[in-house]
Amino acid sequence: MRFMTSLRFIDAVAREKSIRKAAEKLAITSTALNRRILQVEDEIGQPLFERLASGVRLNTAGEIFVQHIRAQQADLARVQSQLADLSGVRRGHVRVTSGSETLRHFLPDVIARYRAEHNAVTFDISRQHGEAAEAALGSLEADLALIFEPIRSSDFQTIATARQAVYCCMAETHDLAGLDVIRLHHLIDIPVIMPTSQSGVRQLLNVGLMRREINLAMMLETDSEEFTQNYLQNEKVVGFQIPIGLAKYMTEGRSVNGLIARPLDTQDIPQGTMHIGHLRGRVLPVAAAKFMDLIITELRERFPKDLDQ
Amino acid sequence: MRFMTSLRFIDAVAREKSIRKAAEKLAITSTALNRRILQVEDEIGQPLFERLASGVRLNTAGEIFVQHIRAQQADLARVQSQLADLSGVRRGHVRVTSGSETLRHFLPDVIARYRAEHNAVTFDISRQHGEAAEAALGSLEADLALIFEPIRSSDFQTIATARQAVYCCMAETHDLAGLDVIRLHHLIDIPVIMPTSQSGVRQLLNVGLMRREINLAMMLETDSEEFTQNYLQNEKVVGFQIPIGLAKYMTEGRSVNGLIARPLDTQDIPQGTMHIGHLRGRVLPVAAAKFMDLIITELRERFPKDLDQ
DNA sequence: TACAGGTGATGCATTTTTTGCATCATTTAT
DNA sequence: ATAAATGATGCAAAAAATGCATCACCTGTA
Repeated sequence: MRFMTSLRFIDAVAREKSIRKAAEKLAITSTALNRRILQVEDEIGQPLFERLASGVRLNTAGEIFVQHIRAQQADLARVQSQLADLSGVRRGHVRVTSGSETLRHFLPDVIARYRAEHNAVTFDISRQHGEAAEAALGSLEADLALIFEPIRSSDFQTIATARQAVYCCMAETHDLAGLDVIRLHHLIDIPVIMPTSQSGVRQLLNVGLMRREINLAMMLETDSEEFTQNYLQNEKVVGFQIPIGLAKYMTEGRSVNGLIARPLDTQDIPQGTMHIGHLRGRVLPVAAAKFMDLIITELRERFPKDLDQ
Repeated sequence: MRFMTSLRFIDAVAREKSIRKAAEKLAITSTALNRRILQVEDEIGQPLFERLASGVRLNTAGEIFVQHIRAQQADLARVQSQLADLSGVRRGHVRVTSGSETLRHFLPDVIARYRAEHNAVTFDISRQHGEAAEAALGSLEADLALIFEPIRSSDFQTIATARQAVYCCMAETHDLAGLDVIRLHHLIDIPVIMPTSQSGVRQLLNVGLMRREINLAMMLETDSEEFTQNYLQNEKVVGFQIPIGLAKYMTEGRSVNGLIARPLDTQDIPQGTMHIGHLRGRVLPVAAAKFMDLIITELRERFPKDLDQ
């Protein structure tokens, strides 16, 4: 897209905060890039960047203008996706941001299902917790977000929500594996792996622990689902997860890879909510909109009783 | 704005429906223009225009793309206006579309008042009736619309409304000039000038005439306020107008330029509504937004009891 | 305090892109 | 049939963008 070049360049400089660094990434010389920026600033009638010794930084005008550039890029992507759609093939690029819960099973499943039908669509998956995910929508770096628990910004437009209880995850040989429902007091003196405090699961746990005045034997804190799941196979410890983060059928009590999941009693730990949505006021590209539809379809199939639209 | 050139050109071709004609308007050769279009079509990956013997016409993809271009231009205008605003001077360009009612007194007054404070702002006033005005908002050819009576499109976002009764307008020597309020039956056998049927005033009149089963002696039909007002000074005929179209103080019974206005009884002719608004979902440029504020201020001063926001 | 290593800006030659002219192939109206 | 439109294309000239070398400036460090 030739007509986007200058704008793309400005966006790159804004991100790199340095003309030389941006030039390197864009595979042109800093001179050429510098001149393009000077030219646009000249046309706009005022500078967009402050020149510092260590590089450049957007000034107020620049902030406004770059916001326009990103909106413009997003809209162009939407248009291209729409054009591809009417020429038969569904092309496009979908950028999803999500907490770690969905990355292990849910998103891979949905994306595979989507690409089975539309293999010209590509994806960008970025793992970010709540606030950062909302920011990514705001700066148009992502089209969709899946956020477990609290939504801070009023710019987030929720399209669907799914209630999710917290489950304990452990080896099927674990002492607690025989219980159908686990109460918090069962966990006293049992070593547990906790998600980090940005995670929605952790926040729900904190609420319950606070209320019941229980301290768990936290042996390890991590933001890695993968580490947790793998570790559970090695030692008799308990991890926490929500249904969307579990392999299919695990919520029904079946064991998968030697692991088993048991729900925490909702009297102890309240259910949380998974929010699926996008930036308020945005018209999504066809590909992204259809992908969101599929996410909701998948959620409806997995959690028919807990989905709200 | 160099980076807008190709897009501007495509928009021009779409409007002219001919590359050669557009090239002439743009003051370049048809070759250059033709090549730019071919280049963009190549980048997009599909043609935007159908080639006819008589010129070109947008195809479906083109329609979508041109809509994007116009949205993009409108947003750029908003950004520029915002940038100018933060650099102190209020620059900008405001495009208003309105029925003829407001063109004689109201809009000239408001614009003069606005430009007294912000003389770097320029204006575009286009006279269009209801449906056409709404279309102009939709195609981003206008920022604001003042529409008297019915709003058809749900894309029109009303910001304020003012109730307006229909007045009879006549020479102060006219037989009916003595009446404080005019009933429809007073007008029987009196020659009248009617607005054309697209006009909101005419539609209100039609409703009343239909209900009372009265036929007026229509001597002339015109969409020109100017003609009507001038003609009333020459012959003892009656014209129709709403307060916003009248000179100040005429609604209080004073005569201006030998003309006088008397309200039609609202039992005969219902009051109409003047709508002020813009395209739903648009963020207006600063200049346009401020101008709309001033319109509403002026309306509040003139019709304190009849304004709704 | 001097200096090394970073930044963005600028003059000039080179390369790339855009433009204009002349012309072609078609289609439409006379 | 013919004249007058239309958009497309090869080729040379004009304009714009780029890269190189270098400048002026700031900042942290020895």
